Formats: sequence, C-alpha cells, structure tokens
Amino acid sequence: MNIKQELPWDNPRFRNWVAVARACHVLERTLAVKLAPLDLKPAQLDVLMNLYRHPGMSQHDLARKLLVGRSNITMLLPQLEARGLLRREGDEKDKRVLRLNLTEAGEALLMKALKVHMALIEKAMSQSTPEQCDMIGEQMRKIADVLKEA
Amino acid sequence: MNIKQELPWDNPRFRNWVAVARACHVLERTLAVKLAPLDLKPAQLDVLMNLYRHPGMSQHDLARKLLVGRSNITMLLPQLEARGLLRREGDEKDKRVLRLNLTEAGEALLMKALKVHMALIEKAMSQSTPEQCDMIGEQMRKIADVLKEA
DNA sequence: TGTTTAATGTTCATGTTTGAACTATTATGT
DNA sequence: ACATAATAGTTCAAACATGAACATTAAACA
Repeated sequence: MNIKQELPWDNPRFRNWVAVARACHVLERTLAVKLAPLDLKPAQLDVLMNLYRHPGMSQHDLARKLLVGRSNITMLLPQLEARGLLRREGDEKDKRVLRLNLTEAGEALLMKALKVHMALIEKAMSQSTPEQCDMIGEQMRKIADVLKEA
Repeated sequence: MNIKQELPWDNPRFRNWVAVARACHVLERTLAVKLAPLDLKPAQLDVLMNLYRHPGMSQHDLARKLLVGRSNITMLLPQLEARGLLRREGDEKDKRVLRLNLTEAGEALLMKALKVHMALIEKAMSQSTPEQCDMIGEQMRKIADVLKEA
C-alpha cells in the first residue's frame, strides 16, 4: 500500500488552502514594508482600526477581536499611548476595565495608514470580479465561524 | 467634505480581504493547538513539508519558500535536527551550502502531522463546493503573484 | 452580609522572529 | 592571477508574542 496515494498535495482543498495562507502571508509582509514610513506595524494598525470602529471598547474586547491574548494588548498599548495616538481611561462603573479611545492624532494617522492598506488590497484583488470577491469573503466568514466552534 | 464617505469598510474588496486574513489567523491558531500533542508548531510543520517535497534543498531556498529570513531557518533547524527529524549535509561542490533531508523519523512525524492538518482544512472548507474552492485557490495564487512584484 | 467564583488587566519568564553585521566560499571582471 | 562582487550560513541584540501566575474588583449565592 502506497501512502503517497493519499498525500494532501493531491487534495484540491489542501492545495487551495495553502494558496490562501501564502497570499495572506505575502500581503502581510508587504503591508509591513509599506507602513514602515508611518512607523506603524500591521498589529498596531489593527488596534487603531478596531478603536475607530468601536470607541470605548475594553482591552479584553480588543484582545478578542484581534485573536490575541490579553497580555499582548497590555504590551502593545503603552507604545501607542505614549505616542499620543490613544487614551486609556478607567471605567466609572467597573473599576477593572479601561476604556480605549483614539485621539485626534490617532485618527489622523489611521486615515493615512488606511490609504496605504486600501491601495495594497485594491492591487491584490484587482484581478477578481466583484462576484468572485464577494464569494471569497462569504466563504472565509463561514470558515472562521466553523473553526471557532472547533 | 465628509471623509467617512470613502472609508475602507464600505469597500467590498477591503471587507472581504479582512475576512480572508481573519480566517487564516483562526486556522493557524487552531492548527497550533491540534499539533501540540505532536510537539510540533506550524512553522516546523512547514519546514518538514517543504523538505519532503524538495529533498536536498538548501537553507536559502527553504527560507524563500517559507517567506522568512535566513536567520530564522538557522534558529529553527537545530531543534528539528536534534530530534532526529532531518539531516544537514554539506554540499560537495559548493562548500557554502547545506543540503537538507528528512530522516525516517521526520517523514513518519510529518505523516502524522499532515493527517491533523488535512482534517482541519477539510473541516474548514467543507462548506465550499469544489468549484468555489478551486476558484478561491486560483484567485489567491494570482494575488501572491501580483504582490511579489510590488 | 460574608464567602466563593469569575473577570479585567498586569507582570514575568520563555520562546520566536527579525535584520544587521560577520565569516567563509564562490563568481565576476580586469 | 588578482581584486572585487555576490552568495550561504551564522551570530547577536532587539522586538514581539505567549501563557501562567498574580492583584484588584465585581458578581453569584449561601
């Protein structure tokens, strides 16, 4: 019995997922390079984006959104706070939580960074039709849902 | 003029790519958990997979395949070599390069790990039709190509 | 109320990733 | 041949992520 008959590389799902992971990896690295002039890393951009869309969120919620541990957030935020990009203010009702908000400067930097990010994504997905693009997004959301229960 | 009119979140390409990145991240984290019993990390599995498919490749080539720096490979390999999963042998003709090959043990562990990886991908992509799956892979390969020239 | 359980954020030790300088070897050009 | 470039791999310090243990505060419940 030849084990190679069942090798993953013969499986379309495997091959195609490898392509997905590869594309993600390449885009992430490219984004890091393009963001360097703004002195911003992809992980930091993710923070700013989430704070913009969810003002006043807690560090715990932010960690869940970013799929990282809480301690990661603790290490990440002081850098951004020291640069005046965000504020951390204790919640009145629950003295455990810190409410996070972008400053004016943070919002301004975010807008610059979003232009860079957007341009990169436009370039990457310019080869897909709107229908293909939507279908990809739909499938990916399903994947994230399925795996969160795993 | 309201800047929010042109926010990326209103752009389908942006929203859908965010979903791709998210799915990748979730699957990677899940894979790390499922591989833990084998005492193997995703990055290490990537090494074994590449050595299986490209026996005798150099560390430089491996680094390029994995999209990481050469020093990363230098730090990564000794762990696997110490576990007897691979061999590093100097090339006869070019004394600079080290040729990499899996051992029997390395191949055996790879097969176990591939079962885990494969099962995870099957579960993730079980919601997509074969046509959708192939289309996704095709688009992602295009994206990787486009970005490598950027 | 008083005790136990859970949640938020921090600290710290560990392991990983990165890029710049370095050594050794090969290729190129004069 | 000789000097110069380029290449393969290593070393090292700094940045980064992770998870366990911890302090503080809130919630559950007896």
